[in-house]
Amino acid sequence: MPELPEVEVVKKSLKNKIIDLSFRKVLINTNKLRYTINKDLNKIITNKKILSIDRRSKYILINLEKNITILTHLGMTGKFFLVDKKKIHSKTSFYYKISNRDKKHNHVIFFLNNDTKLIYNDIRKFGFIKIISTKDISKNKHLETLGPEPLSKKFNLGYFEKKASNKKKNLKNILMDQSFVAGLGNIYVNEILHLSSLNPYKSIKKLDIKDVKKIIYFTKKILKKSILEGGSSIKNFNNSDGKDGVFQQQFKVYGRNNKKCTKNYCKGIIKKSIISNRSTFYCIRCQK
DNA sequence: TTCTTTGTTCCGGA
DNA sequence: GTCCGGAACAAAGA
Repeated sequence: MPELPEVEVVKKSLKNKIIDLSFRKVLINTNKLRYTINKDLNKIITNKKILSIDRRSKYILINLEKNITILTHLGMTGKFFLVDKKKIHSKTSFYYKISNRDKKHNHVIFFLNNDTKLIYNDIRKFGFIKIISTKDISKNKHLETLGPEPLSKKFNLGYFEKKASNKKKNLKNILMDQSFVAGLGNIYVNEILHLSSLNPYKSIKKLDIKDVKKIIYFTKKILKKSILEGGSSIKNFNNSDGKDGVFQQQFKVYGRNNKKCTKNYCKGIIKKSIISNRSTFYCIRCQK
């Protein structure tokens, strides 16, 4: 599923391809996503130019002329495909196949004014597309409660101590808390705690400064690394037209139930448990 | 049939 | 009153 690095890569890819273009029309095949799509979407964005594209947490914001912003979230299985009509030469061509992949889940098709179309495909329909007013972004209910971006300077030792030290939560839950730090999903929280050699059940109150420094360091490190790898995997794919933004990652702990710990010096076993309804993987030996 | 996934909301207990 | 964790919900596929 798309995690923060994938969303960042999708944002960058869209930025390179669709800025300064305008929408010619929008076709809604299915309006029942996480939220019902505004039935006037076509009317609202047709002939509007795309000015800029931002990411906040795992949300993508496409800012248009006239104070219009498309706020979108990919949920679990959302993807954007950018399909260039000029490159589809035959039904056996790569671009044709891409544009017809999982076609029944192509819920929204945005036609752009350069003969390309941006397809929103979402198997599980947990994502959404909303229209909001650009000037009200900071007041939006999805965005206003979010904590700092994990890659920003605001997410630092001082912030962690100030915001978390009086809480009773365990480590896993505080890192999953979107109002504490925005955009870390289940997979990355598992990976960060493994890299930090810290147990997901450990109470925040029992952390020392060294632990907190490790968490912050590894959070930034793994996100940056994944963004770079995602960027290069798209590059190696030789186009961003068909790339769905979800790239195969090498996870060190997530999904490795009953397998050996991936750290060279550790011969522990990775165990799976459930914390707040989310699958949690950790090494019973090195994560203390 | 059951399990999985995310973000959000609701609820009961501390 | 507030904080916390667990349950439920949406959809579809394995």
